[in-house]
Amino acid sequence: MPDSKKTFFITTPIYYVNDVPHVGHAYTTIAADAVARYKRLDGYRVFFLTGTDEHGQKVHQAAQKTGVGPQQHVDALHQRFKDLWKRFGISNDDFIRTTEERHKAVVRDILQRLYDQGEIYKASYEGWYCLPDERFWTEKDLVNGNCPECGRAVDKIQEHNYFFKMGQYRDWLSGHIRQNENFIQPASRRNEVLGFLNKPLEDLCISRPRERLPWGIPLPFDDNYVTYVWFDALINYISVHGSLEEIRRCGFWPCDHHLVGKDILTTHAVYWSTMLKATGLELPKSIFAHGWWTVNGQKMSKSLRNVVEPNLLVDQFGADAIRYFLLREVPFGQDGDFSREALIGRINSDLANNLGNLLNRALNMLDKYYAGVVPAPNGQLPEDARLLDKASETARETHALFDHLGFNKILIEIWELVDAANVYINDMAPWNLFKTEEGKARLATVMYNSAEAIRTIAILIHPFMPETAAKIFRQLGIGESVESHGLESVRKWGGIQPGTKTAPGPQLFPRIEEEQAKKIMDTARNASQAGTESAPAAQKQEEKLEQVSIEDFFKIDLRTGKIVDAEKVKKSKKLVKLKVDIGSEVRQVVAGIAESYEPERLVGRAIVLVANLKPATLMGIESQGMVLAASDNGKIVLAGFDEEVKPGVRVK
RNA sequence: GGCGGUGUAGCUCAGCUGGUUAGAGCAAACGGCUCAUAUCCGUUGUGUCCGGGGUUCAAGUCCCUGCACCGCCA
Repeated sequence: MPDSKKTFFITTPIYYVNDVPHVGHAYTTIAADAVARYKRLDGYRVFFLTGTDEHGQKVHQAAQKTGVGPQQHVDALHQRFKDLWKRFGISNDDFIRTTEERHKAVVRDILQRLYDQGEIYKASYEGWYCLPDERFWTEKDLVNGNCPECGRAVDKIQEHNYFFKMGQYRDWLSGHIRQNENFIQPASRRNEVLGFLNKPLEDLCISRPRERLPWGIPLPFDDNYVTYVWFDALINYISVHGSLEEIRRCGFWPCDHHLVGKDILTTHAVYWSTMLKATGLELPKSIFAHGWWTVNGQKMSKSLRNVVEPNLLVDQFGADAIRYFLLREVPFGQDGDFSREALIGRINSDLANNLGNLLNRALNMLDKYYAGVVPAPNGQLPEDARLLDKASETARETHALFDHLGFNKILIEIWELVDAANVYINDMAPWNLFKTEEGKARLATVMYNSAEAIRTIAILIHPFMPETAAKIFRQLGIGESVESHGLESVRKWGGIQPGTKTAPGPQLFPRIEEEQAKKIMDTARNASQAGTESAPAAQKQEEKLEQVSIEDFFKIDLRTGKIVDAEKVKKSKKLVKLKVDIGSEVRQVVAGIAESYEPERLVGRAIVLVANLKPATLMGIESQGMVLAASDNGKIVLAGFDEEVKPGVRVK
């Protein structure tokens, strides 16, 4: 049972609002989510934090270009991350933004304290300044003596700035890393940081003159400067808990895991550690630097037009398949290659063939032999014990692996249990047992064990595929949530109650056949072309329409609906024929969304229907309404709801 | 240039402190079952373990060296 004393704190980096969310952001966040969910299953009080980094030069410039204030700009942009996390089923407990007052207050407090303690001093700094770019460069940055970014001439200017006495902590930090095996992970990165600390460590410039960069947190002791973004941003990990006193009391510091990309390891391992040391706070227990994703073997970049857009991935494959793939394909900490081919391979073999089919065959036999009611087991044979042992072994071994964030190994372990369940059914051959009287006595045990194995698997995969785990519970007919069963219930056999009435549903993961795979690739290619050609899409002018009165608006009858059937319209690239349940009736609707949605994915989905639109005939098929969706550069995203709503409800 | 890492079946990779016939998944071939989504189960490989040298009774596993690729720093 939950022990309220056990606490667990895990973070992702706060993402820079000016970046478009890509698969790399999703990777870190999904990994953190998996750990958070697992710890909750295990009875921990969990605090899972993500957020956005909203200060700095680029934000300021981007805001200027769009002609809005920086605050307005980040208010709009941070939402992209929030929305994406919702789509991926991310269970973060808070979302921090560096422009929030609660954050700025702690940054100011820390700066003032360090200043008072003499940890911060003012010094002059000489460097090369590119006026048009408004950027400072060091001597070594320059290319042929010119700005490395624009190639124009630079001026040597002297500037006064504030510095944090980071250098003095070098030996201490190096010692701390040496003494704490798990502080920097994986080991290869740990060595790199130690190597970095072998050389002299310089003090850290933590300010920017306001005249050069007005968008930041003003230094509390000198209003002419704002805080350097990294010094500002890192503090999010504690400012979320409140004042320094509250941070010490809250039970969530020190942090258990900071997950970061390998590109920002030094800032975390060195800047953040010394900042905490100077502030008098404990260091995090672990900073884990994970690897990067290439795409079809190439580095992901805007110019190559191969940036993987996570929203499109969710449209095409569903959140759980992506979550599974990212954490299964590659050991956390190593680089991996993303390709839709590999993803489809995983979906078809691991998810569809092994897991999906396991549920399917078991439910089918329960239906056939027991009218869908889980029978009571009687007795246990050695071959049953083998399955039971495998289940408890899986629970035990995956538990140990979570401490080291060995996601791919955990999933391999769980899939050994999936295989074991398939082998069990195969060897026990219920279809033969059903034929004889003595066989039938045995059949009950076999079917019970099969159902229980699947229940166990559902709980174990919940951290990785929460939606799928819930679906399995629902289809097994278990009324309670996966979370309420918890990890405790997989440590002993027998969590599913005899008498449970199953509720078979659609396939968990339909196989993606070749023809369909081809379409998925084409759509992805088109989307990435379109996406980059109009790179500043976010700033594109919205077409303005005339104002309408509320009466005009109410003339439109918008209704919630549920898609009960979907098939592609032959000879059409864009059209899908839908059957939409709107409560009172089922409408046939033709929608132009086929390029962004596979028909199989649409069934069961909640939508908004314009219910009183005059019927029209498209490609010879009558369409009785219109489905609401956003269309952005050819990418279509259906409107939906935060929570489940029954069909036929008026939307306004 | 300095430090570190990697190189094992067609592909992706496991192989801890050296020990007998070098493994897994995917792909391929064959066989079995029929509850299931042409699914599931079983069987099958010709691998110069990057090249060369060395230590050892014994090396994919340790040492030296060469080559290729990668990371961090400069």
